[in-house]
Amino acid sequence: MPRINKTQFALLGCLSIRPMSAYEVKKFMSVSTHYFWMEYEAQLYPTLKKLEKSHLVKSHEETAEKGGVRNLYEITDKGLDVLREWLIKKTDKMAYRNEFLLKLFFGDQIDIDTSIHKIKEYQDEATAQLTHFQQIEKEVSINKIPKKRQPFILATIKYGIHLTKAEIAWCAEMMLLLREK
Amino acid sequence: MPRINKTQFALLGCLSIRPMSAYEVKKFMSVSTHYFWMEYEAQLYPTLKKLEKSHLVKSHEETAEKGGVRNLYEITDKGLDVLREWLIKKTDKMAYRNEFLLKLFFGDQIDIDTSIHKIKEYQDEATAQLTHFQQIEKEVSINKIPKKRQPFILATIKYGIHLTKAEIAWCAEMMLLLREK
DNA sequence: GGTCGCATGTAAACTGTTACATGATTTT
DNA sequence: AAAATCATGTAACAGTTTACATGCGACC
Repeated sequence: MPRINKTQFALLGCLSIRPMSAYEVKKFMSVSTHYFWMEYEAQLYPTLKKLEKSHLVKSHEETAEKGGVRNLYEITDKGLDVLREWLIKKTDKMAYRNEFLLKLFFGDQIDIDTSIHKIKEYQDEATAQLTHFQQIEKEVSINKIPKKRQPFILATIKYGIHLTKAEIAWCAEMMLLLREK
Repeated sequence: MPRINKTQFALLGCLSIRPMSAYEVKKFMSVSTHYFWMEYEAQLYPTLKKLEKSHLVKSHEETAEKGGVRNLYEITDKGLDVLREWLIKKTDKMAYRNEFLLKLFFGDQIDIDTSIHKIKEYQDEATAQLTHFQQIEKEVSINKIPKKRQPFILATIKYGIHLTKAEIAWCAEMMLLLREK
């Protein structure tokens, strides 16, 4: 089984919301899907061209707000079909890698206070991120986001909140566990 | 800043526990670090050779239990230094990708009952995984694992337990949220 | 005049992943 | 005799990531 490229689906998904240029997709992702999905420009531009060749998107040039021209991409009916097919299909677990846990796993090689300190740092960062998520949650709940999309946006933010809270609690427990040694 | 290859550190870490062959490292990872770190054989063999060239590990041939010969790799003092340096260094957040969330984010493109059903499936899988983690937790608590390593092994398992419980709770909340629509 | 944001892209290097090849020994 | 396990590896490709090049218009 060959790997399938997910960048194309991420792109089709974004374009299903509204037509965007590559640059706009990048900006959109960096605010909306930043926590769970990011793409590099070096992937976006060629992938959009590939999608256009397969008639899943179409583009036309426009005069940009500033600067010269921009390529506005729009999803086609065929593109929507492909997107929906992917959305329905079962997602198989992606290989999850956590470098922080990998280091902790070999913690017997370093001073225990160093490990405890690293967990404290991790907890502080998680706490900051939680505050950030909760702020976004409030904004989404009162905003001008289309009602149809709102619960799905909220769901992804709530995922971040749940998981980050769990990380904070785990940090607290681990600091106790390592201290009592 | 160029990317640094983490496979080498994962390998050094494993070899800091005991000397192993590439094949053994692979097996060790698939039981011990499976949840948060995996490597492919096609990476392990060449990386071990690279590490040997840099004198971070050394190897000698042995007659294997079954089959012909095997290459047993051992970490050197220099290798331990490099490992510890990495262990102490601050870990910067790795790009986290969650395809399940990405699909959910575009949920307005498909039937809401399909989304709810997918969350239910996700919850069932998480529940099964939680049971699995809890079983391992019990085993680690009573086992013949060196006492020095035990809290670190436990920590990574407890991470899995905390995060998986959070996922299960999130699923329950999301099914309610989407149903009330 | 310099910096910032908009906008499009390429080159190069590296990593991750699948698939395959080979062969010995032990178990069924 | 076949299947499973031990064991080592390579080839080929797809995907990821960094770095760089270019140019316009607006703002300070």
